[in-house]
Amino acid sequence: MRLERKAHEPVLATIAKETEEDFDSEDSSESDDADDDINPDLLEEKNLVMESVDSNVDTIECKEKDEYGNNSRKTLKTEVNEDKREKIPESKDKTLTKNVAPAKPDSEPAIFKEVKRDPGIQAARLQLPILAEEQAVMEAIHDNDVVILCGETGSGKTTQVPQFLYEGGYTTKGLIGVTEPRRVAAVTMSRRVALELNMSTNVISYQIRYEGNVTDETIMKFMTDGVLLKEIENDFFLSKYSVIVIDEAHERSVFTDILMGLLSRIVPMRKTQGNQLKLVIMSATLRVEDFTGNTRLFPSPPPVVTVESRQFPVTVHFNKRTPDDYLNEAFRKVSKIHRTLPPGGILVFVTGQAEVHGLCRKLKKTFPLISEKTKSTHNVEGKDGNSDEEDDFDLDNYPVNPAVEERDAEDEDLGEEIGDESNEFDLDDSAFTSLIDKNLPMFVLPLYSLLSSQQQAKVFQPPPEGTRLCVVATNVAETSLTIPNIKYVVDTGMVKRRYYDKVTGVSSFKITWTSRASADQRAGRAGRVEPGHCYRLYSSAVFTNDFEEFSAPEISRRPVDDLVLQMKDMNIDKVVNFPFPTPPDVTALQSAERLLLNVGALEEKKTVKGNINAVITPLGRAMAKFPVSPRYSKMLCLGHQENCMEYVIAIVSALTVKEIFADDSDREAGEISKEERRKISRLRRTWAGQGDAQKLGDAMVMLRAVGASEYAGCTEKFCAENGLRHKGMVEIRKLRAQLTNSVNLVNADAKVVLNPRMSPPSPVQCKALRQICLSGLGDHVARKSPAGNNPQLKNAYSCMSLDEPVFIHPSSALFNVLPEYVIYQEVVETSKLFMKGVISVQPEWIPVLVPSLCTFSKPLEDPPPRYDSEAGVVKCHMTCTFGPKSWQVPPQELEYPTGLDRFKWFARFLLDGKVIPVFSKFVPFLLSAPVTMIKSWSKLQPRTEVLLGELVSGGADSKMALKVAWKKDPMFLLAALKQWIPQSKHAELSLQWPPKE
DNA sequence: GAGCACTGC
Repeated sequence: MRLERKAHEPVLATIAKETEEDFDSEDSSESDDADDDINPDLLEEKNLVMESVDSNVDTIECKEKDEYGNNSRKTLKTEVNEDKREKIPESKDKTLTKNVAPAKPDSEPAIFKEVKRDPGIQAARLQLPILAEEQAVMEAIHDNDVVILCGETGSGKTTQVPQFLYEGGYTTKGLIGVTEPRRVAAVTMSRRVALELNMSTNVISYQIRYEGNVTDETIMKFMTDGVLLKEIENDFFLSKYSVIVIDEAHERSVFTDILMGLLSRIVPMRKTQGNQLKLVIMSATLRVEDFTGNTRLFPSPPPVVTVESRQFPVTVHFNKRTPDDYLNEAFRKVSKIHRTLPPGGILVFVTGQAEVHGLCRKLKKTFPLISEKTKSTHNVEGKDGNSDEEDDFDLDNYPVNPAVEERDAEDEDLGEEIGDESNEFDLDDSAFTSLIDKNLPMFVLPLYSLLSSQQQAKVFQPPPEGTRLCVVATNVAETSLTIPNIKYVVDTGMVKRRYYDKVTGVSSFKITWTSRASADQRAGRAGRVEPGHCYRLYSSAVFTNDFEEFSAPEISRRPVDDLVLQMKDMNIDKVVNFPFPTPPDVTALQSAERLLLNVGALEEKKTVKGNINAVITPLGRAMAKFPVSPRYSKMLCLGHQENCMEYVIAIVSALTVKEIFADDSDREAGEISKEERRKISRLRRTWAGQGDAQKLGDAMVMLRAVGASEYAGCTEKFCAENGLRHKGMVEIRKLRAQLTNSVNLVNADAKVVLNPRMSPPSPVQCKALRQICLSGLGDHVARKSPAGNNPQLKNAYSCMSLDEPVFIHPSSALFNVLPEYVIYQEVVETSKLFMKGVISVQPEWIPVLVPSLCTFSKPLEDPPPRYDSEAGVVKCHMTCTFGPKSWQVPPQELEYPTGLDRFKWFARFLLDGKVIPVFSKFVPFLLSAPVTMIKSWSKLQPRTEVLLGELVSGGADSKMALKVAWKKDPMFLLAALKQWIPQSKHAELSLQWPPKE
């Protein structure tokens, strides 16, 4: 274990300061002594962090222990709050600890939970480097509110630290909570720890989005980071927990980042409450400056404890020259490894599905799994689960061996690679033998996230006898999936990332160099079972000069509207001041606020100081309850119209789960997929239907896809036959269930049920659904541009926030329909700017459903304003322009704009007897014409002024507001109205006051 | 007339 001076020192000082009053001077100085004793040594060791444990460290640990031991005894006498210190085993020898503890009669007995572990498990645990550091880790946690624990993969920290905390008695004070960035990790870790502790999963449990096994007995809970974030929304202080462990903090998922920001505030608050919450941040890399060096996050930097990893050494080989074609280079490198190096799996990192399949195909052709001889005598199809790939080799025109073609190119590369040492693994050409390729079978497997579960599962099986496993993977293999028995990693150094334009919101995908940290992570995948080798297909100069050190955290690369809404719902008004580990871009925050204002989740209010602040509205509060993008939660909030809720839920689920169509993901790219693609394309058109259904466009396709697959029981077979991605449909199914639940929770009257036999929406419902979608996607409207003579602009649309023309994506159901006005889910830039997820809308809906983006004229005189007795409001016609480009949209009758004139018109209709029916009998006796109210000379008459003044003071400019005013004061308006009728009628009016209807 | 890495509520 190492404690870094910079990080550690101020913390001890802070503790001493905070408890100053309770300490006598001697105690304080001892605290300082401990500090001084530790740090000089540590300073020298700063550069040795990755080296193995040496004797120096043991000395340090002994000193620490003594000092902390002294401190703890003295603290006990003076501190009122119970100190957990005495519960921590003070020695690595557990037996000793247990015997020693009762010898302190004045202290609470040490809590040390004994665990009866399986001897096999215990033996395996003892191999883990972190086990040697148990005491150091626990002391650091004990002595500090927040501790950062650094350990590379293989240190065992995820499974062991929760067990240390259990043994140290933390479960007697509350739950131990552990967050993971992925669902599988939460589930498997909880099972593993339950097994190691020899305890039931009722006690060591997990909770992920759609499922969990938490019970009343649960003492330790593994969960995804988003689950804990949701819990904070309901219980800000996390009062159930005694300690929170954030695992994989270096991955910097948005939820992890926000959790850290929140916990940095919750931890000190809990301390003040006298109910201490501990925070342990676990990170695989030493990239912790964002946490330690961020004084807004942690005013006094938490100590960093580093543990060794048990990774096997991986020798890294750089290319001398960086090739232009990294795919071709990857093919050559894999070929060389396969031909010349000892057995062991190969893992290749490329950037996308197409690359995965392309490389897989080339490798399979070069190193066929079945030798020609075997093939001619046996029908081996299906023998090893690799059958579908063999189709390629049955073709008569068996391809020329690419490896042979490229020998010349290989020769140029002789000896170009530089290795750390000169040995066989350097792959120079002397090792390049003339073995015949078909005698070197290679078991080639693709791996990427969208691949079906069965296909993915193949990489975990041992390859067929006598073959070498070669997995061609995207970034999934970097963190999410760990492939066993990989000895060689081939790293192209490339990664495909999604980019969002912070201003326009347009997304695009770019292939770039990955980061040094990520390249190291890839290399590490070769050293999990034995020493391995990583072949980087780029030069060390490129690695050093062109790679960024770390990839930017997710929060700085994506829109943050959902996060801003969640935070506003937690009453964090000034999101800019939130202690983010890395703050999101200011423009991203502004865009988020603008969007939330547009959908009505926020409204601008003046603060006491006169600043304008965007505060959450009741609608925003309701929206925040839904675990989907704010655009979609707005749709859910309007979904009750025309009984559309079940459809809205299905559409929102499908919009949230991307890529519901399988495309050619399960097949090799090539001729077959073209046929397949046409079929899917036809199917989409069929699903889109005609008329009102077709106008619902891609939302209709989604609705049909969800409806049909649900009807068929969401089976794999149905999905495969209809070009649907099964994993995606299963996710939609779960999300529908969750959203149905949420809708019923937010609105008890909703009473939506999850209907497996959802019938298609009626024409009226289709129209309502388009309107509901418009209300959420009001800032994603596009209208057809006149093409003129420019063929480039054929079928082009103009969208409100972009200068360039956009086009309906060819995969859309509306691609050939080309409606005048559409809304879209997103714009993606590829060869053009394409709108995806397209729905047709009517321009006259815009002023009604997206008023926040409209600029209205003054109310028109013709047609004149009228009173809508059904709605109880004054309505008028206004011309309207929409969006920053001021598109003219048809004039609409809308509620009269708020302001004095609205009161005048309301008064006028009131006097007309239109608002209160009982008043109509007095209309013939009115002393002035009601129209006086809206005349410019109305001020000449005192009764107009009195009535207007009364209405304004009561805020009564609608029927609803009038009723509210009468609740407060039943005599409201009576005197003012009396002035409009003769004295003789006053008594009669009084008798009817306040009016019933 | 096209081609999207990855993940959490």
